[in-house]
Amino acid sequence: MRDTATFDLSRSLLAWYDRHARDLPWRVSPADRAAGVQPDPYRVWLSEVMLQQTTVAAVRDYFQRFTARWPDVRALAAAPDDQVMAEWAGLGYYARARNLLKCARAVVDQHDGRFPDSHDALLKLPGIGPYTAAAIAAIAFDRPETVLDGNVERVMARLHDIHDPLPKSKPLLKAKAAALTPDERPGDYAQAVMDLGATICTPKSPACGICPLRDPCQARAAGTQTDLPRKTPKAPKPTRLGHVYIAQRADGAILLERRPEMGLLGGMLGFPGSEWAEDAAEAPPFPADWTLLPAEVRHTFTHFHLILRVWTAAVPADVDPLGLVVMPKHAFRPGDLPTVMRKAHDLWRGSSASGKMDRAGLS
DNA sequence: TAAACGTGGGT
DNA sequence: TACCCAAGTTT
Repeated sequence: MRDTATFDLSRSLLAWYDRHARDLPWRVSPADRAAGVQPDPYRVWLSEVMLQQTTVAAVRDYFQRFTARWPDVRALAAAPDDQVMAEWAGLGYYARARNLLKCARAVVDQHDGRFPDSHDALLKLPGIGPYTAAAIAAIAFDRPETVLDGNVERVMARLHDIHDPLPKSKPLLKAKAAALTPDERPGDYAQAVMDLGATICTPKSPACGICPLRDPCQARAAGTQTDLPRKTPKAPKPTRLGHVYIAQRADGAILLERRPEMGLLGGMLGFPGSEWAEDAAEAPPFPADWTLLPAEVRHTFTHFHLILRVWTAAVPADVDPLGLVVMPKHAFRPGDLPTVMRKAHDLWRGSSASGKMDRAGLS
């Protein structure tokens, strides 16, 4: 049962959101929503998947390119896999792109091209977990679902001065968040809590002085806000070594490899090479006059550091090794590669920003 | 349950 | 530099 204080708190947050909601490409403003504008579930879904563990700044351009190229779920469902993977290149967590296509096709094939409007039905779709199901149900369909992302966890931990570490405290934080979720304007409310966490109740130096929840905030009263939420420490990252092999044919074509669906960079194009291990052996994909570049690529993934040694070779125009993709010179765009592979390419070509240059159409 | 899964920006 | 963090999901 929502008491008066709870009601006031939700209302304060909504009032703050009405004044300070950020203007985001996928968002229907509170004013437009009040005027009856309904969000497009396709755009809500696409933005939420892109925003999983990814910043708004990184997502903006990708969202614009995706929606320009594939304006609705049917268009996306009909897109070739390699084009979608190439468009996702650089955004990371590539399982999201693979699941994005599976989900689009499931919506077309099983739901007549319309996203389901319930949390439970959304949860059954590929790439949609508890958070995203709640976010789509709330934001796109104005259902009173409770979103629990990193922002909401932080806001709730501080509001209630909860010191139990994540992820163990997640159920408690979810219960606290659910107790505040209003029946009115749940879509705006969900975005309001997340906006508060993203812009006011930030991890390092929260702007408590201008926070709409500063009075009821228990962590602020206790002075513990910057210590919360507590998290269980992470394991240190090991360093691994790898070799990649960049071959260019006399006709200009580059020899690439489509990585297997499962695992790191799954489904993405890359240069062929060795395993990435503590002491990986050289593994040229075919015999050639391989030359080792004098510098190395350093890259950090979620759970390990990588040092990549880059070998190059010029080969005859008729070389076409089994299992490799012959990418014609004019069709090859470094920006279609995952970032670690783009770094290897840039090291070879002596460039430093080919991905962004290509994507922005500046090169 | 815990590990795998990317990348870029902030501090 | 090194670590933290970001609108998490899958296995």
